[in-house]
Amino acid sequence: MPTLQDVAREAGVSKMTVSNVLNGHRDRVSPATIARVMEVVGRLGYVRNATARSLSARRSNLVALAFPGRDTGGIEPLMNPHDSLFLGEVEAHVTEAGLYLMAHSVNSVESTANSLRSWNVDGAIFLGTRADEVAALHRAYEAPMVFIDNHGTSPQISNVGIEDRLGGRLAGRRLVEAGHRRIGFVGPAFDEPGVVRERHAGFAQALAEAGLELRPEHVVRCNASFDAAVDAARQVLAAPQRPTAVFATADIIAAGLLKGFVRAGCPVPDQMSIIGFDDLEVARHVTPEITTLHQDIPGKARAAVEVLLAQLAQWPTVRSERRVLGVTLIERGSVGPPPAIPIN
Amino acid sequence: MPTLQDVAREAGVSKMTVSNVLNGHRDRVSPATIARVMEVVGRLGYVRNATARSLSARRSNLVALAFPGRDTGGIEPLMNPHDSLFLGEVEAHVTEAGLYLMAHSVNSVESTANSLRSWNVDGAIFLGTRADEVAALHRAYEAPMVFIDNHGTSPQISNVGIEDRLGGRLAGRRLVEAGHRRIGFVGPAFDEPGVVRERHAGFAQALAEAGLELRPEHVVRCNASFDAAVDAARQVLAAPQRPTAVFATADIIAAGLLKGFVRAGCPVPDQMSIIGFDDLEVARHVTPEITTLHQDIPGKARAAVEVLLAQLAQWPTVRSERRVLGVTLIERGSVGPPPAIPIN
DNA sequence: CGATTAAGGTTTACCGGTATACTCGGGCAC
DNA sequence: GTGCCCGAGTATACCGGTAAACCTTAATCG
Repeated sequence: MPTLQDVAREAGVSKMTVSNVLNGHRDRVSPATIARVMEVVGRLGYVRNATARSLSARRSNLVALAFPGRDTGGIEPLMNPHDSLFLGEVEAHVTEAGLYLMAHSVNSVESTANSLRSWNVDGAIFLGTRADEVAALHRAYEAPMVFIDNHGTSPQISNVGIEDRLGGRLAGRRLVEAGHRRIGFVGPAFDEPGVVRERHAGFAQALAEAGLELRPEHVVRCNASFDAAVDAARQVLAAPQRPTAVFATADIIAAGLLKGFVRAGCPVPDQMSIIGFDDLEVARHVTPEITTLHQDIPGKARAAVEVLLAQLAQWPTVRSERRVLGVTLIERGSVGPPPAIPIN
Repeated sequence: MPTLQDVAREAGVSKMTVSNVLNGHRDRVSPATIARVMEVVGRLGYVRNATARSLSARRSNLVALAFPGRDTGGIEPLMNPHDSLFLGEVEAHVTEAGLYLMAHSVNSVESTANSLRSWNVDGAIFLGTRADEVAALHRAYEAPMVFIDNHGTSPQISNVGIEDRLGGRLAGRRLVEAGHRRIGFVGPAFDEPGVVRERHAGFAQALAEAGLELRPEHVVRCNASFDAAVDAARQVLAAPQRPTAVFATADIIAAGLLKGFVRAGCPVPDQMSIIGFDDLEVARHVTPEITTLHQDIPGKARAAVEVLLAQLAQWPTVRSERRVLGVTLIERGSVGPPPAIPIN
């Protein structure tokens, strides 16, 4: 592998001149020299050594994308379409900006911070971080960081997310407008701040605005997994004065519920309406297709990288930014009017 | 950030001694010194600088996972569940081995090789690489490489894949045994060597073994996309002497076909049987659930990392390894007997 | 017309580690 | 007693870059 030195020798200049040419410090080198150096670079197939650059320049051009690891979530990392799509988009934009992407699962704040430090990572994007970890991570390593979909974290911490609360509200309103009076909620726990809490809050608000109450027995807890949702469907159906419609906090849950309901002899949308969230592919795979709240995941990825790049440019002036992307209701086939004769 | 030097000073030893302790060269340091150094390391919160290590030791501890980029495939990178699940698994195993993972889309052999070189990457795993690129990449950068799901590449190139041909054969046989005589094939182009070609070959073989022929008009070309498959269903139904069953080379295609068939008033499995491949989640989302060939993606990821680590350990002795994982037929609900009265 | 400045480079000193060679004070065989 | 080896460290020379200061030469300016 040729080094800077080799190029310099071959071009009859000093290392620094080659370095300047390669770094685009054109004002320090004459056009003729630039041309000569570039010719040699091309001829020798010289490639800059990123690790040496990183060491010397105190800038690594590395960006980390961190996602929940096995130890934290329990589910396989990245298995969900949201995170993987997001990762792919981030990679594209990061590469476009001439940076490199390190993929890193977060199993503990400690180990993650050490990795970032070790590689002298320039910045990081965090997916699915718990509220308490956000602050700890932000404290543990001094570099631009952008968190995704966190709610209720310090305004000094950059965040990119969506209108979760509004989404929940639109979902609730849609079901109310379809004529439903007994409406259930299916989703993971929301005792901590987060997207689920927001979606739930918006949803409950919509019901309240319509003079309806969200009864505790109509709130079914269910992780974002298809199988769990299939099971949860039974619970929904078993509730006293069972709901005629449910809002699921994720499409994968909605899809599982759909299967569960149909399997239990409760057709959708005739006997039961479902509204999902995210607008992932699964929403269109099933029949009927699921009415859901669309969120722009590629847009979120783009925004995240934009915010990160902006912070990188200003660093170390920490000007945090919070971006919130809109959501839109996508009408499909899983919402109908309540059944004429309510069951049980 | 404390450096080696800081630790050395604080512990009253030389840099080298600290380095030796940290690298586990216990035979060169007395136990007492080891203890003292470790204490200081802990107290100062010292973290080794990976870039400096990489530069000096000529070993980066970096592994790249490369996947097709936008420019090559057209589809969003990593959007498919297979690749993202694979990536997540690889990350876990790589981390476990004390290495770091760089995620990299491949848009050109050139640029990819330059990235690998630039970071002095120790090894790489390649997903979805075209046959011609495999050789070029292997040539362009000297380091252990493992390719995933490539067929017909040089035996000197390590590869981890599955029994695609057998899978195709099992699929064909299953449909034959169900009594079908007119069986179609739906999948992407297979003029180049690759998984699709293998699956097709196995499938065609199964039909031949049953004395059946795979008629050209029963072969429908369709990319691995749900929407494309919904469309493809029409083509299948429009074929003269239309098939009573189809083999789709991917579950996502099978799911799309299912929707297309049902939408066209051709119920599955009553009027049409479908068999898929991969056993992704989507196969269980839809109704009826899709009978498919299961492949062990986490296992493939584990194998890939194992092979890579083995090569890393032997390097630069290039002993290539090819691993082929089994496939199993998963019976679900999308295959039935042919309709009593064949249509058209 | 001497002093300043600008253009175009070069020199030097690191960045934070690691490999290699070398030192040094015993213990041991002969 | 002496040559030799061994355990436990240290000194030195890089790895491949970059920042910052410095050095020429020629043009600019008061």
